[in-house]
Amino acid sequence: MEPIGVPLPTLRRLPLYLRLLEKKEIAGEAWLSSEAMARELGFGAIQVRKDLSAVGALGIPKRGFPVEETSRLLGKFLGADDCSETFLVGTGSLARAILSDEGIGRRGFKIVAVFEPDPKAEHPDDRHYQPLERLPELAARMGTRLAILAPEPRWAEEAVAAIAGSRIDGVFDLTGMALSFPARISVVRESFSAGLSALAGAVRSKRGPED
Amino acid sequence: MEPIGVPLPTLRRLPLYLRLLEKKEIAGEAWLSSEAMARELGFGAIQVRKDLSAVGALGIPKRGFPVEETSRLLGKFLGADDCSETFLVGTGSLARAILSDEGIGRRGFKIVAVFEPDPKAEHPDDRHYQPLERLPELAARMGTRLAILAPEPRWAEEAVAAIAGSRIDGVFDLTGMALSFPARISVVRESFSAGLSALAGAVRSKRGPED
DNA sequence: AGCTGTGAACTCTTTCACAGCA
DNA sequence: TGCTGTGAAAGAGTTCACAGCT
Repeated sequence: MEPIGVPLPTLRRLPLYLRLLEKKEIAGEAWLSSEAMARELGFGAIQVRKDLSAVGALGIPKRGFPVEETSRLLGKFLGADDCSETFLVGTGSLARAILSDEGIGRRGFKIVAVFEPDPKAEHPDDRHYQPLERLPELAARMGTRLAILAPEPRWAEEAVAAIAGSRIDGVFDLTGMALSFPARISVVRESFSAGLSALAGAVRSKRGPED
Repeated sequence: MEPIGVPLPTLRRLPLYLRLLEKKEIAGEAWLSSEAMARELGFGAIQVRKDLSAVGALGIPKRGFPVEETSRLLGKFLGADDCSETFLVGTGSLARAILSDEGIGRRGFKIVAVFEPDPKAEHPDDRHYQPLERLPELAARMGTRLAILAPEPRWAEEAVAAIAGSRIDGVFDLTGMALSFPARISVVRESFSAGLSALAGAVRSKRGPED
């Protein structure tokens, strides 16, 4: 029931339930059992029920979870909150991939400004980039608290400095670098190479210690 | 000492230690204490020691960890194994961001083939794309076991089918969609929107339940 | 003194077992 | 009978406390 105290691992799984529910909604299905979800996503049915109950989703015995209602509930939980406006730092290929990602908007997040740390960079397309040094000022004026960090590696430190000196208190760090943030800021780090390393490790241990 | 049985959370942190050690190596520093690493990365010193000891890194009291040696050890652990050749499925902006990511190569992974699921797609640049249906055959011939999934959303299901019918046994799924893989395959999922949701949750709980 | 290495305590997450509703 | 909801057990991962090396 409480949106507060949802375990972080659960939080990372919730978007997947939502995606699945949306798919079933489009397919016109009205009910979906935790077991069916578990089968499709590849984890346990009890875990699905625990995760859903953590956000207050309620199922009905013998039928399962109401697709439409649960989908709306999850969507509201994941998207609509005061954290949804975010900055993007960087204009390289990673940043462009983020800008063209459909999922971000669908989850209620909105990229409200893009910052280019390199003052000499060209601005080829029509999008308006902000210089990095305006970040603190704009964060204060717009009330923005989240930032996605995806600059060219050589500008990473400067980007961190700009963020550290602003009211931003949550950073999604996609650089894969070893950057130091003030303790005040929550950081979620993700990177292609780290993900691949984790995958290689998972494959190794799944095949079993021998082999 | 044992590369086997390294906890998954540890596995996800290891690339960061490596990055930090490489940075210090370039800066010419010979020793680095767990406390210094902890401060820079924003987590506890004991955790750093446990993580490093999980891969057999050895520190020396009063001095810390030998930067060069530890860096080499970690690099070897994270990169050099039989899983390092991977396929990439997709040619959109996300796929291009992956291809231009420097970290992947530095960690010992190599993208050995790129697959385009859409038979009607154009192949504008000089890179050679494979049609999706050749994936199983090429996987068998090249001995490839890992695949990165980053196709346009509407081709995701077909991509999964092609992978399921191949010898691939590890998938790094970047679609953010609710896809079903056979149990044989290890899956690591990551997506911009899921990461942002997790971040928003982390910020919320850090600020405390009240507020 | 300064910093590592590690068994033990603790906390968080997952899984189990079973009670209960439709 | 089929599937949910949940307290309790089990399993992971993290943190503590302290022994030990230099």
